[in-house]
Amino acid sequence: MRVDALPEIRQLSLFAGMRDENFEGLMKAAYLQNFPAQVELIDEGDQADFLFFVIEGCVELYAETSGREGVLALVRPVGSFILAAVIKDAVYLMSARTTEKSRILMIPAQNVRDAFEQDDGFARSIVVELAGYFRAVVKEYKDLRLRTGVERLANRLIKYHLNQGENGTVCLPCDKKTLSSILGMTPENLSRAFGTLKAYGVKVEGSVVRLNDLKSLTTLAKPNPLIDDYRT
Amino acid sequence: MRVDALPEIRQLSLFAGMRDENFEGLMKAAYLQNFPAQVELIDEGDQADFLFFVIEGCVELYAETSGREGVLALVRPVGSFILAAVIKDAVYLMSARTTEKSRILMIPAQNVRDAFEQDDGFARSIVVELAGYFRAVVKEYKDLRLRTGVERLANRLIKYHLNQGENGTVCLPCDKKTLSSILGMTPENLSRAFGTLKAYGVKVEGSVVRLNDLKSLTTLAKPNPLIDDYRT
DNA sequence: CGGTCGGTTGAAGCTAATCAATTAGAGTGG
DNA sequence: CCACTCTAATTGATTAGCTTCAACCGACCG
Repeated sequence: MRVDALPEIRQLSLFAGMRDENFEGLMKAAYLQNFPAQVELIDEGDQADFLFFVIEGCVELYAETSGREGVLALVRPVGSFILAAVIKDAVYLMSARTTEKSRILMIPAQNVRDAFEQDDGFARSIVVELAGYFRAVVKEYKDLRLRTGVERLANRLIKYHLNQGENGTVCLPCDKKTLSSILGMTPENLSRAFGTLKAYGVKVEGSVVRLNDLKSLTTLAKPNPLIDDYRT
Repeated sequence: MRVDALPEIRQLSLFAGMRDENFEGLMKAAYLQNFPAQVELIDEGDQADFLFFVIEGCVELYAETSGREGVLALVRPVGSFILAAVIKDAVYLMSARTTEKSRILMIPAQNVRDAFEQDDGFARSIVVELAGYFRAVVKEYKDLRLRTGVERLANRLIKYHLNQGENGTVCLPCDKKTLSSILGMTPENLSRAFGTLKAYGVKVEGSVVRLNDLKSLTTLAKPNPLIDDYRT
């Protein structure tokens, strides 16, 4: 691939500390591909062959065991995934599929590891990146462990509301089936949870949600920066 | 502290790539302290002031929100905790308390960050360490999300059995109250889960558990290396 | 028009938490 | 050594939370 094909990649914090020549080397080895929706990009258990970036579209990370499946995260532009497996030269712990037509950048894992060995700035950027990932999963874990389904939904709505400009409405980032899985519940349960939140001023209109009584919703949700704030 | 006071620390993979003079600098700044049981070492939400190591004893990492509490992990010698918060110069996401009389090594966070900036080998060791932590939490998350309480217990017993030499018995690493919280259930529920596992050859004798029918227990548990194997 | 799919609703059942009571064990002091 | 106490652990009854199965609705599409 050409080095300057994707200037937004070079801007990522992951590559902030990397020397130009090493970045160029990575990009030359990389593949940029378009995928339709619902394509399996990786299968948990497979050896980590590539580091992935979502340039356009959306990718869903999920896992399954003995018949049960759960979505762990959605990755949107410009986000990476599977960095830890690539660094450890291990198998993927999560599967990934596109949820919509997507443009994906793939860097061969060995090139990433070589760059990690050779480029001190890159190594430091990876530290910060992984520390952030780690803390994000810890928060997800706490969310799932310490809250009921209704509370998780309420807090998620408040979080989206903050990220979307606090104008009283929220646009859901995906269909409700996917949202339910992200929140660790069934679609039926999400539907009922929205029903419960009616009493707290939550009005669902398709993929738009109105928050007409943020105060009472917040009282119910008890948002906690150590779980909900992406910055901490 | 004297540099050679704790040779086992220098052996840790976290310091494997570190230059001697930098390690000495860290150790000189470090504190080694003895604590009785049930001492709060850190409080979630506080700024990360130290990187911690358990030299002797045991530390419990836990979190709470709106009245509910859950143990996330036990740390035993020689293990570190709170590395991600130290590196990101952020607040702790988990609280920590000693569960028994313990000897704890504390390195001031700023010294760790300075060493991270100055020592390339240390930076790379941190990458590997954090990647391992990240994958460990992802596995915990999957365990909690995709399995019932009985399944989590069954798989945990099988894991302990493997780690303890596969001789048909398992020694529980902590009291049952703590174990229940690690497994994400109440003590009552753990007790009932053990009751359920009787039918699969599991016999509880205090803190020792006999696995008399590993085959049927395994059939029930359906262990998955992508959740249960600490190596992958 | 029938078909599929996302979403909702209802009923039933399961898993787990809660509350309450009891038992078992470890340690203490007489 | 025995009663006493404190806590861990268990057991039973009840309730809450969530899943499952089934039916249904409405939108979109061939």
